[in-house]
Amino acid sequence: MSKEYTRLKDIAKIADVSIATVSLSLAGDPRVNINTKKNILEVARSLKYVPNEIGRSLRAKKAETIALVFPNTPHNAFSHPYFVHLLEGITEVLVQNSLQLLLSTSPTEMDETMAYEQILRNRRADGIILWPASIKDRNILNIIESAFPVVYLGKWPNEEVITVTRDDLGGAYVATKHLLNSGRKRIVHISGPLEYQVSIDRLEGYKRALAEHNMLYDSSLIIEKDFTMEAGYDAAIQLDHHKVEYDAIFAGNDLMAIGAMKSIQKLGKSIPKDVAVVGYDNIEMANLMDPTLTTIHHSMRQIGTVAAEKLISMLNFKKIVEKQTTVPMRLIIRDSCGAREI
Amino acid sequence: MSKEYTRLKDIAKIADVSIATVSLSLAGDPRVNINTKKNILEVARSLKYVPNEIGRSLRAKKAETIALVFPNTPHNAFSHPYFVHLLEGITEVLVQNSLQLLLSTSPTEMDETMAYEQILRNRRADGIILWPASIKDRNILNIIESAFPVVYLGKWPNEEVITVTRDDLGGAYVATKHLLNSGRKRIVHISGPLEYQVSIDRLEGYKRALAEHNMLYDSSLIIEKDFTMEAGYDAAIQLDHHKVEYDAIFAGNDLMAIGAMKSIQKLGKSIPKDVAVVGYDNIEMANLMDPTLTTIHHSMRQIGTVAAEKLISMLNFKKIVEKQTTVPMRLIIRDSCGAREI
DNA sequence: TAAATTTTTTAAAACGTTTTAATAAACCAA
DNA sequence: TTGGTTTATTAAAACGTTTTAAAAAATTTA
Repeated sequence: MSKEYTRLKDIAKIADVSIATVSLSLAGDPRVNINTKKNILEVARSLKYVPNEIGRSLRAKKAETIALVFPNTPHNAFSHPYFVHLLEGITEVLVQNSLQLLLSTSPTEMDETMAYEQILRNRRADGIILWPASIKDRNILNIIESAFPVVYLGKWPNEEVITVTRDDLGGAYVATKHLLNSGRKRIVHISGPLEYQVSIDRLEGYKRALAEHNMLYDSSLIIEKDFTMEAGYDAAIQLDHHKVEYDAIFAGNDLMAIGAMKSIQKLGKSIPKDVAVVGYDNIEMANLMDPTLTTIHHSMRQIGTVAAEKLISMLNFKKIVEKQTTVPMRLIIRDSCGAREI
Repeated sequence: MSKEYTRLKDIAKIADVSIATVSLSLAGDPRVNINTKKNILEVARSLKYVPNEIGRSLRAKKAETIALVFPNTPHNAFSHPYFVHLLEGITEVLVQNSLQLLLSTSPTEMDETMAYEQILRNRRADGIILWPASIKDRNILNIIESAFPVVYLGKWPNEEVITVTRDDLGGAYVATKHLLNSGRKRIVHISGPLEYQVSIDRLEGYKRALAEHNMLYDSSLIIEKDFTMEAGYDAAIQLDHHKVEYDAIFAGNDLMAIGAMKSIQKLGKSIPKDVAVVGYDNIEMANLMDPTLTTIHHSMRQIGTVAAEKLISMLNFKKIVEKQTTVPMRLIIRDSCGAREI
């Protein structure tokens, strides 16, 4: 297990030359004589030399590594359905730039702010992409707004902070507008918990679309639920119970949309004829429902690539043209909204 | 951006003491005088000292980091539905042991073997967990069977190699046996491509269960498909076409099972009455089908924890009691197999 | 008080690089 | 030959730690 690795020193000895010459040769420095260089490269190859990155990092004061940091809370990054796509996006860019990715969860017992700071200051990573615990947590403030290279995934009020985020408001707007454009008049919105920014934004998008169509906002059409399928199921039952008249549902996420579809169908109504449904997130299941679910798609992968690119720019002291980016969403029209029949 | 961090040196200067004393104090060494120590810790705290891990690593010849390595092929780890659970398992153990996780994809242009070796030898990680490209790829051999600390996720013929793997054979055996025990006589197996070890193992498990029940293996009941839902759909149509008599299906994965269920239902047969169905993988959708799908569940999370634990043992030069571990699977009985009605 | 012992502190080396400034070697012109 | 250039090589410092062995200071013993 305790293997010895070949160092510059070993090459130097065999090639009968100084360490400096070896280092310069390997770096392709034009100063060293062509023959010496050739010989050194030969020796290096024969000894299977691989540079020790730790030594390099120490000297260069750079780790050539960035970290994706997220809190170790019960509902952390791992439970997000598209976490892996985010990872994929980040990785793609990092590979292109020969950077490594450190995946850092903060140990629970430590307060988050500290954890973030530690990672950055212990110099294992040159910058971090921060996946926030929840929007409520604003303790991270001092680190976020410090001079550390940080890209924050989400919205942040201070305009100086570099962020990448979904366009929740825009997505909800487009979804609602689509329903209105297909002639729906009374659109129910099943919202997620309104303590989350995501829910607030989606509700706001819904409102804007209504306003643009000169429709009154009717609070009896808003049901606040908790993002689960069961909740969606209950929501539709509840509507039936209260004899609410409606011809469409825009749900705060696909799971709730699917739940609602199930109970609507059970109640004997037809989708999309009686009720058009639009979800949000474009989870895999959306395309496997009957009817297939119209929904809003966000590319987490793109959030990942954009975030990584921004961070790399920061590390290279490049000017960041767009400090706060919201990646575009896309309306995916399937059968549940009835628009295909037109 | 170019922030200065406080070093031992800075603390030493302020506390008017040598670097060595600071280092010893911070390490809690009993040699240093209690008052000196107290003062030093105070200064360290006031300067918000965080040790530079790169410096530490260099000195200690350890990175306190392990890497999860996978090839940058089109069908890599990211596309595996349970990759994130694996990650979660690994992370859990690493956090407990204060180790960091490096996520390393090999740049495509480089041959994989080289990539693995690089990661290990550049000393960024002390050991690696290897997620193989495909079972066919045996080029990794020299690295796997070297003295490097490597845990391989999958089966490996050489018994000296440390591996963690699913019990595909056992899972298929249990699934098939379950169908047999509920009285099914002619069980179709929709297999994945038989070039993959996973498919071979699952088919083998199926055969064993049959053999144990003294049933003849009938190759007309085996359909080789490609793991997609469409393939499952086609498989059932094909069976109908060829007028194959059968009363159950054991599919090589849930997607194919779901596809088959859809076409079976379309053909007017009832599940589980006419045909019992068992899938494999326990994807989320399995529990959302109508009827819900009986399937085999493997805990990727557990594979992750076990792999991480093994690797940590290796790093600590501990004896590994069980070199090759297959984590247990679990039959999840739902409605599609009809066993609940008994 | 001197010597012996114990406690406390520190200088210096080591880990593997890169880079700067100095030196050495080779070449050229007079 | 001498001096001046150019080209090639290298010693040494630096990055931030930890650890060992030695030195210094404090305490005890004789």
